[in-house]
Amino acid sequence: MEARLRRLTAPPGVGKRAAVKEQNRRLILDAARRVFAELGYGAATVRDIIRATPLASGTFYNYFRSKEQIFEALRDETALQLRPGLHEARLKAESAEAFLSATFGPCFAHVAANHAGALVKRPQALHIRVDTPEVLAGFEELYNDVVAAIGRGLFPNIDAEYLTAAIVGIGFELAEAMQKRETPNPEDTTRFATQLLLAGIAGAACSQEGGG
Amino acid sequence: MEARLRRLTAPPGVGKRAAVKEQNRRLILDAARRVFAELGYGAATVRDIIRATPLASGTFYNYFRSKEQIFEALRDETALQLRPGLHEARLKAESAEAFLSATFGPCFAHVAANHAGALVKRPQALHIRVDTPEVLAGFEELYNDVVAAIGRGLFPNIDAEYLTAAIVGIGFELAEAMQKRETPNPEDTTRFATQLLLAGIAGAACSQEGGG
Amino acid sequence: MEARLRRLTAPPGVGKRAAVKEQNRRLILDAARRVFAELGYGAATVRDIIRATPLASGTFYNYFRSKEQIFEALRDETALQLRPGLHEARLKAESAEAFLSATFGPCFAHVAANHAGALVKRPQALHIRVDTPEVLAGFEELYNDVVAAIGRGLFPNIDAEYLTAAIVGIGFELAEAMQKRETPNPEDTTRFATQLLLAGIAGAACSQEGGG
Amino acid sequence: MEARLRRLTAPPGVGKRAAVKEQNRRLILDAARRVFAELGYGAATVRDIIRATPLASGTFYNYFRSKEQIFEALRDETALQLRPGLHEARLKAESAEAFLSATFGPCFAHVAANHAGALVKRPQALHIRVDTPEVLAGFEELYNDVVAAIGRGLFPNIDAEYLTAAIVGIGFELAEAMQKRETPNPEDTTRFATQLLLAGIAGAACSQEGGG
DNA sequence: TATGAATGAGGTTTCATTCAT
DNA sequence: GATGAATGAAACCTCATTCAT
Repeated sequence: MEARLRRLTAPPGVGKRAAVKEQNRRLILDAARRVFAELGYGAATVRDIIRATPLASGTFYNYFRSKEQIFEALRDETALQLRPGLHEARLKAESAEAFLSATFGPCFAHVAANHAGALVKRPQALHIRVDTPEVLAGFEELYNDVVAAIGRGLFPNIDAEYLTAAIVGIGFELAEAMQKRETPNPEDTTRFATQLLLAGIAGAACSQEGGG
Repeated sequence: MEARLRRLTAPPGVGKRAAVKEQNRRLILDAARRVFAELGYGAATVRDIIRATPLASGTFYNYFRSKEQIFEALRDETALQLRPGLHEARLKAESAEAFLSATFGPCFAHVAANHAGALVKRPQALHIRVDTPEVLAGFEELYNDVVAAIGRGLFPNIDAEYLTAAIVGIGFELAEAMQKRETPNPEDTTRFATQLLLAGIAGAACSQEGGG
Repeated sequence: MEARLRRLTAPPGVGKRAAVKEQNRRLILDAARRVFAELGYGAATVRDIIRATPLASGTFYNYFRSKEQIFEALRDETALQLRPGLHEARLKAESAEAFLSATFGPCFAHVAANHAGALVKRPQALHIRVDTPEVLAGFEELYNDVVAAIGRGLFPNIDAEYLTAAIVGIGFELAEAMQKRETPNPEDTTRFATQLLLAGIAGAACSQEGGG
Repeated sequence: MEARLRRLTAPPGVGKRAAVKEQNRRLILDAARRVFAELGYGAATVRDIIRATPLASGTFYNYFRSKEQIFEALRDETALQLRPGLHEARLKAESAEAFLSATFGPCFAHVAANHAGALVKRPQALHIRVDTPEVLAGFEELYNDVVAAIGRGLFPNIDAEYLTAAIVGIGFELAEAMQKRETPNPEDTTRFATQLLLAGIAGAACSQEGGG
């Protein structure tokens, strides 16, 4: 009786029901992250995602409207985790080096933490590249921050679109290269990427010598 | 009599039949290239490819066994076009700059020539990234050439895997950024990428000022 | 509370869902039996089977993996219905006549009951013969029982393989002939087959005179 | 010049052209017989048949209109080989035994001669039974001959349809059983079938003892 | 007439999504 | 809300047949 009353009066988001709901949402999101990472968005199926949870197929649709929507939810979630920090750190950056390492550092750390052991298993080729939600998050924001940094004199008057593209490309590809190593080291990878963009090959080489 | 015999035993690759066959193979390959570029490998279907040709559905299977196989055919074809030249030019390179621009130049030129107007049209996100066959071709070879270049003293003692990843990442992402521009300019893009890797942000900025 | 738990954890095979499932399985199996009987195994398609039910195409694959597998399911099902009885009756048989009529009787009765109105409709020829699951079931067992019957002195020292073949051949062909009649009469057919094998043409003729 | 004249004036069915045509027809028919025997009518494809010849796919249709039609052609061809002899011998038969052995003998001999080594290779089951053209040939005629034989007093007043069915069933099944033996012996098989139908099990047993 | 590529209907199967329980 | 079977559109692929050479 008390239980029924509580159920009827408790605010949403509180109580056992809500806890189970949140837990299921988590189960599905985590499964989706793993599946997308392994198969890529195109090849992944909703069935693959459900099979990676203890839930039933229909349950998926109580939480997400479609494969596309869960992909967006993952992206948004990652964005929520990473973007505020990234943006803030880049705003505060007082040097190009700070800007870059504030960008690469959290991203590589996140990849290392969330994709441990997610060995890419795709039929067609070793290096097929599919954007994970992680990378998509904050792509636009990065561009705006780059523009702002140029305005603040952090960067010289460089092509912002191209620099953004270069940062994204290096970030994505180094993340993958890092993951292939036995003991992925986000700090080293961050240092490499930062120095490479900062001072070119010579600088990166120096950094490696100093850092390793 | 000789004529009749020749008609009956004409070697493959000669005659109108062979020409039509070669043309159809081209139609399908080109359609596949467009479709993969637009939808990504995972989302693309064989039907999409056929529908992008004037041919009938069954005809696809006279030429290729599956989506995977046509993907490999595309990759091999691109490899045949690009790789020998890339490899040779990198071997001949007497400076890091030469090495890099010999790598980026032909790739950007090829993308610009073959993907004109291939507007990315993907449902889930703007920037979903799928390796096109172009990028896959010669990825390994690039790594080997980088190692050799380090041996020859062209590059300092840098992490070859990471440098390769950076080159690939920048190449891929800049190619996409270039394609989004109204008048893609492979030369400018090559200069940007080369200078960026060569001398870091400062160098790239200078190059841009000089080039633009 | 108990009721709710039961609903959530109801054992399979109980409840409306399970009943519908069983009913659909029946629908598909019965349709398959009709289709195989009409078209033969080779010409029958999974689509033919689905079209002979009110169900949707995909539903077939919730129950059976392929045409081959549903064929085996049918065969097994028939085997379960017929074989135990056939085997037991043949074991108990104290005369060749009892052995034979215990073999033909249930088979003809089963065919008459299950294939009523299954008009053979095959494109290539009237009499194309395809083993229905019914006939396959217990073919081996019949051979073993024949060997045992010879051992028990029920039959003279006859070629068991050939006798088995003759029993099967007569059974199969008479079943078809019986079905073509307006009012299939399994008892008469059983008597005919039994007498024919027992005493040859003369005996069969007598039996017919007595029976008709 | 002479050749051209001959070609223009030679009656059809004479000359090199006609010879090649006849040879191709033979190639296709023989291939079809093998393929139907191995895969059954339903599973066999025209492609299977062509692949079993050195000819091209289109050529098939210069000789036969369809899979169905070549099946009929095979049946008719067999009929032409077997039926006249069968019919005549049955007409001349002055005893039931003569009638039966004139029926079984040529059939078993034909099967043994034409299906040597055609090991049945069908996916679904060992004993799937598909009418080969051989068996279809003369099915109707047999019935008529049985009716006539009853009229002539060769057989007692037996159910002609059922007796025909029994003869066909035994013939078909024994042919298959015979083929499974290491050294198929049409004579022995004929004797078995004849005696079985003539005098029942006891008679067949005696015959075997005497014959083996 | 022989060839063999093109055709497209139709087969098998998967899968996102719905819906009765 | 959870379940999991049903749905049917649409994917992949085969194959009998046609037709230009």
